[in-house]
Amino acid sequence: MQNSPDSPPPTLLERIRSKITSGELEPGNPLSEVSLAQEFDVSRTPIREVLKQLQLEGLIEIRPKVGTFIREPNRREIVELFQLKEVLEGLAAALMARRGPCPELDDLEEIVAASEVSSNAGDTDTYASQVQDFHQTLVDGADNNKLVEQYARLMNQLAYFRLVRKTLKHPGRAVDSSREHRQILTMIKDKDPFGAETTMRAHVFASTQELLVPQTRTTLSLERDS
Amino acid sequence: MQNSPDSPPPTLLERIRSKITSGELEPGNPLSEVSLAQEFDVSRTPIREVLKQLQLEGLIEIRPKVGTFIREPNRREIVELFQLKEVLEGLAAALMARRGPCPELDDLEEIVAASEVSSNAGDTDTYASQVQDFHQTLVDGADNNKLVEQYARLMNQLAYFRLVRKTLKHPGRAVDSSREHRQILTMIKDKDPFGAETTMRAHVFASTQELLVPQTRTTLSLERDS
DNA sequence: GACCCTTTTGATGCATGCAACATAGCATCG
DNA sequence: CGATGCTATGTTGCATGCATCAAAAGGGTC
Repeated sequence: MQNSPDSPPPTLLERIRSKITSGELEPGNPLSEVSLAQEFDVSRTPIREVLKQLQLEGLIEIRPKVGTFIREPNRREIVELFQLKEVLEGLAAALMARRGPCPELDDLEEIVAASEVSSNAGDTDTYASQVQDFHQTLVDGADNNKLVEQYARLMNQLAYFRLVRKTLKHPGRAVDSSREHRQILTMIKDKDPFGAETTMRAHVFASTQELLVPQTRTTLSLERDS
Repeated sequence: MQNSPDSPPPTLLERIRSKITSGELEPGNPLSEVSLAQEFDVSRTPIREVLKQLQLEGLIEIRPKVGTFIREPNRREIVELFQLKEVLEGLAAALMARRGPCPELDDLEEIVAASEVSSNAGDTDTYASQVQDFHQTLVDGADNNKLVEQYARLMNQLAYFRLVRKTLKHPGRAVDSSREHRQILTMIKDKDPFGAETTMRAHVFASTQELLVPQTRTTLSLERDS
């Protein structure tokens, strides 16, 4: 959905990154340069460049002279990333409200309408992907490329795919979430940046709570990290 | 000031990056791999890895088979980055207010007190560095490592050094700025996250305006930006 | 004199080989 | 039997050489 206009051949970086973010590789799994080189039929050199960049993105950890491992963010990092997610998406909502009519606004309208159907029908799988679309479209609609980049990096680090599946299992959460989406959309259309930002942040915060609570009892215990 | 506790030998990445962010190299200047390799007495391979990462950070542009060039953000990108700066520093202020007493809070107190002196004395050079300290200390004090990382990347992209020198030339801006710093510090100590965030964002926005307005006509002509 | 084609040059892109090091397994010794 | 040192192996770190390609320089023609 995000590369519908043009799909240039995916970069080696993107291909390897998607192997990680898609969950194809388990966290902690070692990533050998030679095996990756063989798999993608290239030399070790371009593989190394990619791995260095993925380390910079926080997806993997290169232990010198030992090996490369898929990194799993600990609980503290997840909380930190969600704090960032909250303000970034809040900024996106505010910017979009200030911007006024744009193609992404129409897309949002469609997504919200469709997600209301699926959430009421209890189709959580469909709704989950529509949630992704909603947030991504909103960020795109902010018309701020640097925001888009930072947001993409953040979502990659979260390996968001791995988390969302859990968050919507809660009965009633999908319906609440859908209602919040509708509120945000209305405020954007009303050109209310402050309201849109505030509501968006509350929405992200609520979703975060839903996502973090079931894993441990205490919400933000920030236990020992590293 | 940022590596007072421990200064491990700066990595190649940091050394090359600082060559760019320090202004030692002009934007548009070509960066040859071989010349860098000779300068740092290493092979082209590690240089290439560093350049790839700097490209990911947005500092340079690698035109395949042509060369590597220092990238200057155009006006639109600068605006985008400052929008991000606003919400990130706002978040930092809010988190610090929620956090309560911490070493960074004491540091802030000292910085603000010292900067009030220099701003009233009209010592803009000293005040400029204290402004840097204020913002950096605030971000550090938020106790969110991911925020620190994103903020560092953002400031690198802005090549902030190159901009700040201009912003404080405006008569009276330093005094206003100093007063805003004091307000923010008070709200943090009062544990008022919302007030601290709001004031911080207003402060960043005001500084941004000061910085962007005067250079409209001459500095950034916004030539074709590829 | 202007334009186009060819050549040359200089840069990156990648493959490969060797060196350095961390780790695990094993033999040896107390 | 446990601890310790040694060796084997697998990994990354880096240097170097060749292939590839883009852009500029040069020569020829109209």
